[in-house]
This record gives sequence, C-alpha cells and structure tokens, in this order.
Amino acid sequence: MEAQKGEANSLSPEALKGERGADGRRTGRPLEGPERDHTRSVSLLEQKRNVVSSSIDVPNVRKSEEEVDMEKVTAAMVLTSLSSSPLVRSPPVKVSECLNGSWKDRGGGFTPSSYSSSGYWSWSGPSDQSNPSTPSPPLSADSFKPFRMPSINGPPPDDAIDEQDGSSLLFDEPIPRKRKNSMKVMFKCLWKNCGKVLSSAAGIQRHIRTVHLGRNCDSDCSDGEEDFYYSEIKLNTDSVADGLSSLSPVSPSVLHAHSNTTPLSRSAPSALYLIHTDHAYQATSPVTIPSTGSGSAASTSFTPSSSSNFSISWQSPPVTFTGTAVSPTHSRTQSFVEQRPQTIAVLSSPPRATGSLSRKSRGEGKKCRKVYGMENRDMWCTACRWKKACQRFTD
DNA sequence: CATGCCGGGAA
DNA sequence: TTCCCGGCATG
Repeated sequence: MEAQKGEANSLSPEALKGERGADGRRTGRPLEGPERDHTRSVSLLEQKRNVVSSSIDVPNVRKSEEEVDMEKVTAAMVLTSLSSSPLVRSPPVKVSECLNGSWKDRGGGFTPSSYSSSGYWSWSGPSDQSNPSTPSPPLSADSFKPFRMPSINGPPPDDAIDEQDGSSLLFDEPIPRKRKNSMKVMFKCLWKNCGKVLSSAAGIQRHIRTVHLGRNCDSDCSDGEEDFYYSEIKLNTDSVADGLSSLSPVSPSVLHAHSNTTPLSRSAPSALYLIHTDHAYQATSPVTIPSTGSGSAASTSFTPSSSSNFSISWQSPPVTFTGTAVSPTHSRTQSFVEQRPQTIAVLSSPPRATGSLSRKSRGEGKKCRKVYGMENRDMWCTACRWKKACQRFTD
C-alpha cells in the first residue's frame, strides 16, 4: 500500500501534467474571462433585483407603479430639458429654468469610449477632515463636477439648494455652455409601502419626517436620520458615458468618479440607478449587489450594514466604494458615523453592463499544495487536485 | 512568480 | 459525475 504510493510518486506531477497537457483536450473556448463574467453577473443582478423587489411588500403593483412613476419623471425631464444639466435636481417643471449651468463636457477629462484603464473609485472617510459635513471630494475636480457644492461649512438647506441648483454650478466655468447630459437625481422613499419619489432631498426628507417619522417640526429639526430612509436615484438618459461620475449630489454618501467612466451600451436609453442605502430595513430596497462570493454566487445575498466597504463591478473595471459617509446636508449627524451608508450602483436597462463579480480573495491558510507539495499531489484533497477550493484546509 | 480556485470542457 | 485544466486574481 505504502509502497504503491511511493511508486506512484515516481511519475512526477509534472509528468502527469505533461501527459494531459499534451493531448490538447482543449478546443476553442467560447467565452473567456471578463466576457462570460459579464453575462453571468448581469443575469445575477437581474435575478436579485427581481427577488428583492418582489419581497418589498406589495409585490408587483407597487413596483410597477414606481417604475412608471420613475419613467414619467424621466420622460418629463428629457422632454423638458433636452440639453439640460445633469445635475438638475429640481422638479421637472422647473428644469428649464436652470439650464444655464455649465456642464463640462466630455472633454473635461473623460474618455467616453475607452473605459477605465484604472477604474477604481474610492473615497475614504474623514481621516483628517476636520469638517464633518464635508464629503471630501478628492475627486477629479476638473473632470466631472456634478453639483458638489464647494462649500466647506454647512451647505445650505436643501430647500435652498433646490431653488438654486444652478448656483452650485457657478463654480468656475470656463466653458461657456456645452452639451450637458441628461442626468437626473431623484429621491425615493424606502419606507415600506411607500416608495414615493421626489425630486429633491429636502422634499423626501420632509416627507419621511412628517409622514413616516411623525415629526412635525420644521426642516431644521432634522437630525439627519431621514437620510437613511431614502435612496438617491440617478437616472441617466444620455449615452451614460458619464453615468457614474456624478454620484452624490446632496446625499449622505459621497462618491467619486475618477476621471474615466465607462461607456455603457449605446443602445437603448440606459437608466442608471444609483442608490445609496443603509439601515437594516433597507434590505428590502430593490438593490442588490453581487457580493464577494463568486463561484457559489447565487448564494450570496446583499447584507446591508454588514460592511461599509465592498466592491462591485461595473462593466469590466471594478468599482470600489470605500469609506465613510458624511451627510453633507446636515452638519450634525452623529448617528451617521456609526452606520455607514452603502452606496450601490445598479444598472438597469442596459442589457449587458456590469463586470465580473469580485473574486473571493485567496485563502490564507495552507492548502494541500503547500502542505504536501507538488510531489505528493496524490495526497491532496480532491478539490485541490482539481484546482478547486480546498476542502481540507478551509479558511 | 507561485498559489488558489473559478468556470467550464471532456470523459 | 468525476476529472482536469485554462486562465485570472492575488500576494
């Protein structure tokens, strides 16, 4: 018995490998690498979206309602502001009024057609930021500047913002007026059975405060808690090339797009939903992301509030969100610090967009290979022998 | 480069 | 199913 094993060793693993390798078993592979991942994750995403959204309570009715709602709004926007600023956040009706915000065009530092060679986006929490309400946008201040207010001390009340969103654009606008993409931010109430969509943060906050939180006081008695109960939704009806770049208008979370963005499929008006969420109950919000697990992918479900740091994939380049969020709208939001919001990007209409799921990071422990070495390959667990996840030394 | 292992093909 | 490996991510 033992001897046998020893003998077996005489034909080295290499030899084995060589033999097998030589038979050229492999014929052309249909899909490789990122591509197959795309399709996979897309379907996954969609599945999850469906599942989650249906569990949101009043299944279909509500959902479709919202969708319709959303589409109406979008449509209105598109009509109203053919070339309006992507940052327009006032109600559709008013949109036309704020057309004169200049929007740096895709020249600004974007490479619409070549997506991110380094598509990593991240921001980090207030490490040395003294001001709690500053979202710390280290971002490409030049490439893409949604309506991130420059202010460092207390941004104006949302109402104000709402009224003068054009003003926030008067940064420094060297470029007279260019084509702006049609990006719209809406705010959706995530309260169960609600799902109200409003066009301003203030509005949605007020809504939540009064309707759901039962508070009567004015907007100034906000403690920022409402922030948790709505999601910010970005609709991009344009070619989306700029999609991700303008994350976080007035929401608790801050996102940064780093110059390059990924051109999404050109076909079909794509809608980009950007949703930031937090709080447990939001698990019901129609947002899911493929989380770390990959192989057994389907099993992974998004667990809110469990992590403040995750990465999701967007087309090929992985998009990494990290960090802490601070509420730009409220200077005092301690409650925030503890519960980090999670910002999630969900792609909806473009049929195929998203990237590979993030791969499980390599296990730390020793594995058969390390323990037994190549020479004793036959002592490996089968999984290791098959180049699967080790079953003997699991992490 | 070595390692871990996913995704998928072949038997 | 079982066995195997290309290829990629990660360290």
